[in-house]
Amino acid sequence: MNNMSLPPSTESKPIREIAYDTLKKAIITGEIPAGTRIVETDYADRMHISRTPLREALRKLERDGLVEYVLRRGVVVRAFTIADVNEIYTIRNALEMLTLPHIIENATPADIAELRQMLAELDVLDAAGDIEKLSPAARAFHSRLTSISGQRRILRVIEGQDEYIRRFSAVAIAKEDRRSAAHQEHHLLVDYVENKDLASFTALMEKHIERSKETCLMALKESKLAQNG
Amino acid sequence: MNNMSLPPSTESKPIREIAYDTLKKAIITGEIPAGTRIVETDYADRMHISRTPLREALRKLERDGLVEYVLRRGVVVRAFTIADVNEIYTIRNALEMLTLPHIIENATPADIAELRQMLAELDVLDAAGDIEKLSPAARAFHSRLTSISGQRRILRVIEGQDEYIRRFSAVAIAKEDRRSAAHQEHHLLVDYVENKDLASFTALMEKHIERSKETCLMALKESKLAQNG
DNA sequence: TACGATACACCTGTATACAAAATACAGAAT
DNA sequence: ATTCTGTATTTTGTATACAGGTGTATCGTA
Repeated sequence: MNNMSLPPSTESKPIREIAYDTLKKAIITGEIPAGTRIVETDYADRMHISRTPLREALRKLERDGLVEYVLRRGVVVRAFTIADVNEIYTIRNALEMLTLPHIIENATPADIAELRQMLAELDVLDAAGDIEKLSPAARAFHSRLTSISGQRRILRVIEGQDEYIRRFSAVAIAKEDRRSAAHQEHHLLVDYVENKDLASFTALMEKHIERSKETCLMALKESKLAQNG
Repeated sequence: MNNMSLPPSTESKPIREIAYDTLKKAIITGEIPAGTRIVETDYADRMHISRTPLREALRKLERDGLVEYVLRRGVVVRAFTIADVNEIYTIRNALEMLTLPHIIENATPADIAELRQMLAELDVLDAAGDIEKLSPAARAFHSRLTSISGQRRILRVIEGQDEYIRRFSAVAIAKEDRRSAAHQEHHLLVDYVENKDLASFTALMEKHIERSKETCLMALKESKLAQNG
């Protein structure tokens, strides 16, 4: 964490956005552990930026709930429990279920084609065991699927909650023995959408989310064990 | 909107927080209409603060989805549709339902007593027809009720979504013919919690939310009419 | 009159400067 | 030894300065 250099200046994004993304990633991956106090001058120096954009990034993180602000003491990275994971998945499941009928209803052949295209890419990554790329690709697939529902706010809430557990689900995907089996289910999900089989779609999605939760919880517990030594 | 002075310096909050609260309220009430471009120097001058805390407030509003950021053009107040209201209430209903069993399960006599205390205050406001205070008080009651569930993230999502429609629900409460009847239902809700009657509690809550949605939609449509002339 | 180039004003993005609060620490008094 | 206190240092909170980009008005030319 000593040298936290920013990605090469994209020049299209404001520095505050890059700082936001960088810090968010570092917090989510655990690179900056919970409880760490983020001293502004310190991190601004590390990133070779001034305090102004850094502070703006911190305000967004604060709004995300990733850091906590204490009056006149700055921000501290927030911790996070098993109950959090349970609640996040409760939210996720409830909202995801709401979108399913809309997905079935709205899905066009073009949507199906695009999903199958994404699945093909997932197939390759899965076969190659490319964990690095697999995790975000799987997330993109789910995101695309849900977006078909047209329920943008719901999608936003789901993704917002998802961010908190990303680091655990990433680990989970990497470890999961049944990863390829789970991946087969992705194909099935698209089939159900294409056939407008809501009942099967719903049942499978619920199972899918439930398993995701279990692996996530396992990853969290392991990380706790690792912390406590 | 010419003179947007800040509330007398509470001195405990940073200026950015006060600016955030002030702007949020102004947007939610419609005082700053959708589509308005917020020019930083302009608003900083009006509020008699510098751009730095104002910008930090804007970053939070951006994260809330109340304003939209355009590269090199600053932020614009976001508009908002009937579909938004529908989706917000869909989210709200789904999540609220999740909390109900937990509320029944967790509610202590102290919780019940506190709710009844809040109801007593609502009674007074309702009888006096004090719309100004009634709206936030009713919100506080619902918030307190939901918080008993201990599902803090869910509560946070619900309240987050709720903010978007606050201005309409405030109008709705003011107009609602059946306001006192609706208020009677608040008493009933607490009764059901006390008696641990989940079925009745659930049924009434769902009806309650549904009606809230209808009045909110009506308020939105009226405001659209007002806009279009 | 229509079109295009140039100049200018405005505004955002970022850095830096300054003020005030909190903390750490050293030394004195008990 | 301990506690209190005054001071130095660190760090946040806010203001201001400056650079660069965008849009617009103006003017010249066809």
